[in-house]
Amino acid sequence: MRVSRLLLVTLRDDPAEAEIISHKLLLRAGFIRRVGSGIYAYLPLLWRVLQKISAIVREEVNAVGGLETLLPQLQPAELWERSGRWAGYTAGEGIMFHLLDRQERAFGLGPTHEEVITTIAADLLRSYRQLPVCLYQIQTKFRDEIRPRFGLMRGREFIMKDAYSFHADEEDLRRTYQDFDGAYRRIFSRCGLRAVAVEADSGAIGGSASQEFMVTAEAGEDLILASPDGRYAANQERATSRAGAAVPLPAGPFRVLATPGQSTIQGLCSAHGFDPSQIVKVLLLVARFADGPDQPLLISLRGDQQLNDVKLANVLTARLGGERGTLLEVEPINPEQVQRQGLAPLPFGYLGPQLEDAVLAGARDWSTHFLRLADATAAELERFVCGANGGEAHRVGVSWSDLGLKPEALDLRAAQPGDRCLHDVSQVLVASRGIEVGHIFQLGRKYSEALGARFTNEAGQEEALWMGCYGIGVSRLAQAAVEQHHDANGLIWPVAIAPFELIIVIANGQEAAQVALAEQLYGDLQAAGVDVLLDDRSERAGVKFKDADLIGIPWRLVVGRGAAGGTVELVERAGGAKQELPAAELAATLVPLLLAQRRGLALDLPAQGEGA
RNA sequence: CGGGGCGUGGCGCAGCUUGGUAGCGCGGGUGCUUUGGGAGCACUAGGUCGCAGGUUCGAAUCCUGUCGCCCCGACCA
Repeated sequence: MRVSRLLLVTLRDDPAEAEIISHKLLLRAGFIRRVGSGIYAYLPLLWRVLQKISAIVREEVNAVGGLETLLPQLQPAELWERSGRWAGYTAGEGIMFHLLDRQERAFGLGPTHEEVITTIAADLLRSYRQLPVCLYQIQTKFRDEIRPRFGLMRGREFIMKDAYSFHADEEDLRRTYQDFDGAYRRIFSRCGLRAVAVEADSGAIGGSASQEFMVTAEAGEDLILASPDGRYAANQERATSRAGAAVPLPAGPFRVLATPGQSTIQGLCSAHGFDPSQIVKVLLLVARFADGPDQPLLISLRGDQQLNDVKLANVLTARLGGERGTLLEVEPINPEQVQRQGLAPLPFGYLGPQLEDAVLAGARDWSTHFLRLADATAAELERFVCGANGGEAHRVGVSWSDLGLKPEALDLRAAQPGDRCLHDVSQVLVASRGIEVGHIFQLGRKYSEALGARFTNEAGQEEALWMGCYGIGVSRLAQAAVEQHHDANGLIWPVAIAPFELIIVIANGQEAAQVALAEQLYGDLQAAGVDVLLDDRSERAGVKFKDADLIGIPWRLVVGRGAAGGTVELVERAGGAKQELPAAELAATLVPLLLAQRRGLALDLPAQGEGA
């Protein structure tokens, strides 16, 4: 390709719309253009990158038995009603774009494809003899994100590879899940990305085990907690840890302590010398479900701990999802809401776990009983300080039995960096940030049961299929690569996913010898299978160098002053190392380097096999 | 949705407080010079100041409404 024909439009200034470096660079270097919030055009340079990533993904997914398909994006609401996800995905803060057709039939624009694929599987799969089967597609997904962000990182329309596997039993599912784990590690390393696998929450997709693949980068939206020994890594929303020991409350009789104006843990501690770990704090929240009344929650946590709302949502779904359907939302209760329910004001700031259900009597649309949950750190306290539920006072030295409560110990707390690990107390969790580029799930039979995807097993009996699903954010991965590979001058694409591997810069387009040699090398390198770009524009050399750096082509060949004598200059974008060499030796020098670089990073895990 | 900010030639911005009919840099076009790290000079084209109302002799500027975008929080590949 010739740059003169590439519609290369680069920007000198950072566009005002971009915040993080990868987004700025993709815009400046002419890879993307914004069309609307969270909606981007993939320009020719980026499209080449996306195709290279897709090709790597295809090879690796095919290698573990995937069959490529293309599924519809326009999906009948009925499918989603059958899986029970229509409400959760469209109502409240649902993320599915949905619409009515001329007959008033409802449709969703596919944010994911479990429903469609499971329906197809139900139709096609009848016998264990057909199993296992794994289908995948590389497809545009639509999600009405609450807040689109950072260019391709969180778009409302984006490209995803999603694969779905079907099995006769759970062990077979586990095998494929493991295969995908390996395939994903190979994919990211072949793309030249440093990625880590972490334990994850399975969120709205559901299912049991799930693992995320994070590209490590400061701009990442996820917090990863990992042990330095490499044996444990998890997304913070899922991470478990050992909380520090509580400071025992000094012995003394039970008393009620006047604490006017001390409605925060901090205020209480600094006024009376308590340690936060001696206090049981109470959070009042309300959970909204698809069916039934809103459920007030009374959550007890040790004063020094933070609530992990993902863990809470999982507990709520497990407890109440059966009867009340999808959990739509959990939000803190504030005084205005209490008033709107027609209830007397609650003693916010002085709440204790013994707050009686009577305070909810007569609520307009709330259930009149609290769902009471306690984190283990709170439940395990022998004696503690808690709110007296009125009178601007706290109780000091109470026990759960004093309060007439027997809290069940749940894990509701957020693990924090610095916490000790469960698997080894000598290990301390360390935080880093990551961009989630892949997520693999063992779905189990959630969708197959809901959608009636059954097969006949070896014993001649019908049973639901076991399923797994496996996603990679292809367009997000492209931007994550930029986040990980750039410098002050622009992008630095890993060779394996670079839009072009090498750019030939004609230093002076008016020197016939330079043009002739460049044209000859351009032809030679194309013939040698190199993805080569020729900058034949009538620009000054400086402009071409700046653009070559900005768009991040990994190798640059300068045909300049030495052209008459048959020498050229080869420059590696990363690091900037230069070498002068005779043009005749170029292919022999470059091609072996490219062959090695096309394989991406070396894999850390030898067990996962070879990267190319 | 809550909080913060911004909409002015293609891009980045100034002008707005204190109303008087729009300016700078980059980019585009033409010509000459230059030619290994975003060249110089000259000429030139290009703007319903997001949109709609209002106040005023007069509105980019003041008021009201509205739309869009960006950032912080809930969502996820």
